[in-house]
Amino acid sequence: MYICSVQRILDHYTVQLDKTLFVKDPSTSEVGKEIVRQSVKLLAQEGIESFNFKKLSNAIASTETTVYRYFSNKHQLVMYLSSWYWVRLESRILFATANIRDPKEQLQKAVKELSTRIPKGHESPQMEEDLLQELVFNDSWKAFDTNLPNSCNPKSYYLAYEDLCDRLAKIIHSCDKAYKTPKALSSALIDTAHRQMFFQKHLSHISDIGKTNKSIENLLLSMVEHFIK
Amino acid sequence: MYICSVQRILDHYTVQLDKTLFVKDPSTSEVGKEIVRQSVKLLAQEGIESFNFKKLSNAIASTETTVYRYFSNKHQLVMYLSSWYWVRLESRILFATANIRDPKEQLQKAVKELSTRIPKGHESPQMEEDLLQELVFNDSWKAFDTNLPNSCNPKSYYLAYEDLCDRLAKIIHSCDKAYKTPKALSSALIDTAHRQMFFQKHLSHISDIGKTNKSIENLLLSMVEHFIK
DNA sequence: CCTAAAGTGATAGTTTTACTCTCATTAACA
DNA sequence: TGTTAATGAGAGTAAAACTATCACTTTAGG
Repeated sequence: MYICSVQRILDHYTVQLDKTLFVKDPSTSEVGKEIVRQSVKLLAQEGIESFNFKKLSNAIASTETTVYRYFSNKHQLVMYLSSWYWVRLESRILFATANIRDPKEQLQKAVKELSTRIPKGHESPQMEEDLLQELVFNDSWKAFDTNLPNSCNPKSYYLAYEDLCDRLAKIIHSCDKAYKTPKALSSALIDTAHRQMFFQKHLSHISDIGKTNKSIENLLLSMVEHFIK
Repeated sequence: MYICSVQRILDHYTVQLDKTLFVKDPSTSEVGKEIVRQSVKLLAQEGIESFNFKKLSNAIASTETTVYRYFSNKHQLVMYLSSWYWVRLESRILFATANIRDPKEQLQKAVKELSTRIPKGHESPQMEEDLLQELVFNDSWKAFDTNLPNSCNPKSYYLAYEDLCDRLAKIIHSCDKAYKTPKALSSALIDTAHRQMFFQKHLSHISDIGKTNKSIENLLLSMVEHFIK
């Protein structure tokens, strides 16, 4: 599988995220890594609402105190995890479009990546990525509190997401240099892909998309039809 | 203003929502109406995270007990309010497309409605609708808990949203009978519109959309270009 | 006009979550 | 060997979420 070979290469790197996304970088210790790994599992299982640091500290056979040393609250933890996901997704797109000259083909490849559901049980050394993806579908938007003071809830929370948008936007721009809002269209593509995956799982009756990734891919393609034909 | 004349007509009707969206229908009593009115205000001001029933009961000069008689928790309340919003939006689209034969023109009108920001201070007898819209942008997705048992968090929570999608989907279908997933595209349009409004307000640097509604409208139009040209 | 029923308000109390503080223990390293 | 950093254990606080009880008021029906 294509996704696997990309994965194996990426596994050699540690994803480095903005300092505002944690108190103490979890990638620098064993407990930290265990916190990340287990929180993905728990969050994907029971959702952000019923998840708490008590359950998490049980899962890692440690205490709340320890968890609080890495993340100041569960919102920050979820923002950390989603950022991690956006970085990964960007990498996947980067690989998928590498060495391809035609921007139209690049866009098609990127769209394919966006609509790819990470296969069950797919693990990286850091965490179970399919569960992370699930978590992003369900809860990533819930963690962003617009009414916190800017110091606690900074723009950096969205840095990784923005990078991803930029990457896509560049491709769209090379397809059509006259198009005015490639970044906005990029986030529309990303959000649509993820939201349809959410619908597929939890509210299938709300959408006429089937169970396959292909139909999501087709939806995205119809949104960028103008650029690729 | 167009929106005003539609508004005045709609004001004569009470929006009737599904029974699962409340414990006791707030539209049947004065306190209930006050709960709705003040909760929109508070929620738009401080967001779902710092909002609670204690603050709300203060605002309506009553007690928590009373609030709990109408809504079992703040999630249910937010779902009620957002459903109210989706119903209103659907009505606006319905009016905007009434008596128009050409489906392409209908789609254009609908897209225009989707990208309309309700003007400041715009009030209906029930609540300040501009604040409600703000609340939907910021918090509506946070209230849906995927991990609650189906009995507490039923599909009916999404009924109004689904009706709206259906309405749009019908228009898209009449533009292109061969198009496979009009419902999915509809929700993509709705979500994109609202998300870009959110970005405009809270994370303007993340998008290349300007401050005007026109640019959101153009984004949506580019997403349905195939159908209207 | 009286009474029953329904709706509301005041008060108090429970449970859970989120988060903090302190201190003892261990590991690491110089 | 002594110092420092990281962790673990435990207790404790504050607020939020929710429940229960009872008394008061309004209103609809007879």
